[in-house]
Amino acid sequence: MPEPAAAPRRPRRTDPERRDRIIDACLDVVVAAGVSGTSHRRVAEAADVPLGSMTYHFTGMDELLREAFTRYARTVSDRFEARMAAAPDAEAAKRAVVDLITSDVVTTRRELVLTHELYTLAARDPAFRDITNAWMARSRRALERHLDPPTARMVDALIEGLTIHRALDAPSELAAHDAGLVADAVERITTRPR
Amino acid sequence: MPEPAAAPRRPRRTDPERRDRIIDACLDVVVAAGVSGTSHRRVAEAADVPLGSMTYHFTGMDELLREAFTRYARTVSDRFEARMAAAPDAEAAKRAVVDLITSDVVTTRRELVLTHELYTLAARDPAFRDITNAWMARSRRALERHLDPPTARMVDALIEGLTIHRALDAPSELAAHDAGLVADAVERITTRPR
Amino acid sequence: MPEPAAAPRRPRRTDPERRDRIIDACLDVVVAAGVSGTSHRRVAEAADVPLGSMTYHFTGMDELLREAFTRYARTVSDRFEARMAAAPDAEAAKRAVVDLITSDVVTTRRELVLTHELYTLAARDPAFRDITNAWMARSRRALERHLDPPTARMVDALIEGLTIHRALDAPSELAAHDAGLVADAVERITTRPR
Amino acid sequence: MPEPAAAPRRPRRTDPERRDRIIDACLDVVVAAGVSGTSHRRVAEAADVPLGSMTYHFTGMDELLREAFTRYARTVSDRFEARMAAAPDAEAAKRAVVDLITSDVVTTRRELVLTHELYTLAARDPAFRDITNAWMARSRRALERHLDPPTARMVDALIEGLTIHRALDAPSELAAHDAGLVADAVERITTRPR
DNA sequence: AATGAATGAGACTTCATTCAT
DNA sequence: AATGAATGAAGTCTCATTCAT
Repeated sequence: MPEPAAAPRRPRRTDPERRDRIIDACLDVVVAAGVSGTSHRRVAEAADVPLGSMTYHFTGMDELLREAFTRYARTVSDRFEARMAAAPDAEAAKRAVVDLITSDVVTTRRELVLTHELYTLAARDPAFRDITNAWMARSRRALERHLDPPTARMVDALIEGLTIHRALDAPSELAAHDAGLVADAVERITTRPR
Repeated sequence: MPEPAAAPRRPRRTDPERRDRIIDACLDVVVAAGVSGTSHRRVAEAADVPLGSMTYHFTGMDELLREAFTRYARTVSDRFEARMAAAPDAEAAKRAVVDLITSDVVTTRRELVLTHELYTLAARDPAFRDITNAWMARSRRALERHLDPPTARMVDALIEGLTIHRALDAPSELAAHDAGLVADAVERITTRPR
Repeated sequence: MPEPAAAPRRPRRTDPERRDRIIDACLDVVVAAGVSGTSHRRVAEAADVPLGSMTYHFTGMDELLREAFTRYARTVSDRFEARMAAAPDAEAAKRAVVDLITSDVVTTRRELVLTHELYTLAARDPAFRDITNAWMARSRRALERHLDPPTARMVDALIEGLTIHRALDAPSELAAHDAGLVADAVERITTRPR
Repeated sequence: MPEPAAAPRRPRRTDPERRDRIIDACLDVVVAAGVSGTSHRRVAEAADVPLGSMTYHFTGMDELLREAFTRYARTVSDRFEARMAAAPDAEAAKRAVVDLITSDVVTTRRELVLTHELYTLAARDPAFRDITNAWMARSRRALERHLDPPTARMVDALIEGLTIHRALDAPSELAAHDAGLVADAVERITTRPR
């Protein structure tokens, strides 16, 4: 007489993409619950991986978060770089910047949350500041395809500020949400006063 | 018959400032350990208050954090408003803005950490977004003493972006850290192109 | 319709002897499983106390073990002191010593195990060495009721050695297990050679 | 087509002394962390051996510990035997015993810890008691080169007791630490009263 | 009104062991 | 013959919250 439907015993030995899967799951959990609510347990569950796998693949939450945010920063950075590379000249680049801010690509809840979680970690921990450093450096380099270095820096900062205020300020008739205002701001910051 | 030399029993009954003390202690703990590391226990210890007091005075961590960040935002906002009020004209206001960004007042580790912790909460939770909304509205109103509304918005965003990049970008020879660059950026953003 | 036999909800609030109970249970667990096998879980179960109680009452396993062995050492020490106090003169004291070693009081599995676990901890950790120091000091003082100090020390050491060999050496016809041999040894160690 | 500059892959195949190395590493770990803190992982690391080797070479921790302590007991036993064999007569043997106790050879932290860890295991587990049995038997046999069997037993026990008290008692002016006291004790225990 | 005691849930980690290679 | 990958069990500890006082 066979045992009554023995538990389906997950086989799943040697799963080479497991590490990757965990990192992705980690970002999902951070979006859903915040770094503060991100635990080995929750990530393991999201990645459909046994709890013990967590500390087998990563030294601890810190390493996991570091890898996760490194991947996130690279993804966003890649997209920005591609966008700038696609612009034929400075005017096109400026239009792309305006578009980036006003289209809701950057303002996805996901991006919003992940970016700020990363900044919060970076504000406290130099290891995460390395990530933001690299990210910002790439942004500037991308802008420098079309703009002189000081202007590139200014534009980069303006993007940052407008994006944040677009997300964390209340909407109003004359808002950072207004495409016209964003375009004007970009125009001004890229114009050297006589 | 007297009690046998009873230990001097902490009196501290009826301590009207206890709630306040807890709120301040909460901010200290957030700076030291992050929202993620902020627990009733730690705050109670920092405020030198019994653990039971926590849930007596506050519904839970959420309420406590909300009050703490409300207080924090108001403090920073007050300072900014005073600064703007003190400026006699637009030129002075612009100089004050530059000074604010380049002097390290806003870039204290404490302010840096608290601001980003707040933004992170706001990115996820509308209750905290109310706090950032109010903060940003006050900033704009303060700037509107000297600048037209759209320009005020732009300047406000620029301050945000420059401050963040000043803190989270790597320092370099041509940096957001450079006072000249900051002054130029403010000059540009406040200048309407012909 | 009443809920079906709701779980019997242990009430047991405010249990003043709980700490004591835990300490006793800890000794039981050490006897059964060794310090190495002594965990919060097992002690909690043995004391019929929720797991969370463990770290509420004790900083950690170390504090618990320290208190447990302090209690154990005191218990054994009390018994020895009483024994010595009961002896009217040196001859009686010597007989009592022989009796102590050869009767199996000290050689209970429980005492054997606890004593060596304590010695092992003391060999590594000064905090536990304080416990053995105090224990041995009391033993000597008790022996000094009837013997001069150097002799007291010698007897104390002899008791130690005979007890251990009685327990950890193989039994044989001419053993430390032999009451005659023990008596002779005590006689010799207390006799100053001409 | 050659592999692209493959990293120099540790060779270390067929390593005949690996078992030995593990056993030695095990003793080191026990000294450093106690039996309680000795894990496959830690021993593997100390021996610079892959974790999988542990359970390949040994059934489990128990077997490993048994082999490790067997080796340890033999080492100490060898030394004692050599010492006794070197003594030309009973008087020399007695001097050697005194020297052994008072010189700090036996009281090394390493020996102290290992001996007590072994005794603790032996107090609970017959398999380890076999090791202490053999050890003590060899000690007695070595002493019987110069002393009659009962005296040999007594001296053996005295060595044990004095060594322990030397290590675990607090030092004082009239201590087991005193060479004179040790010499007197040995003299007494080897002297048959009239 | 206020708090010390208590607790169940869940955090991170370490572990011995299994197994595919 | 040997080992890296994997995992479930169990370890210690922290936590928010409840409750009797």
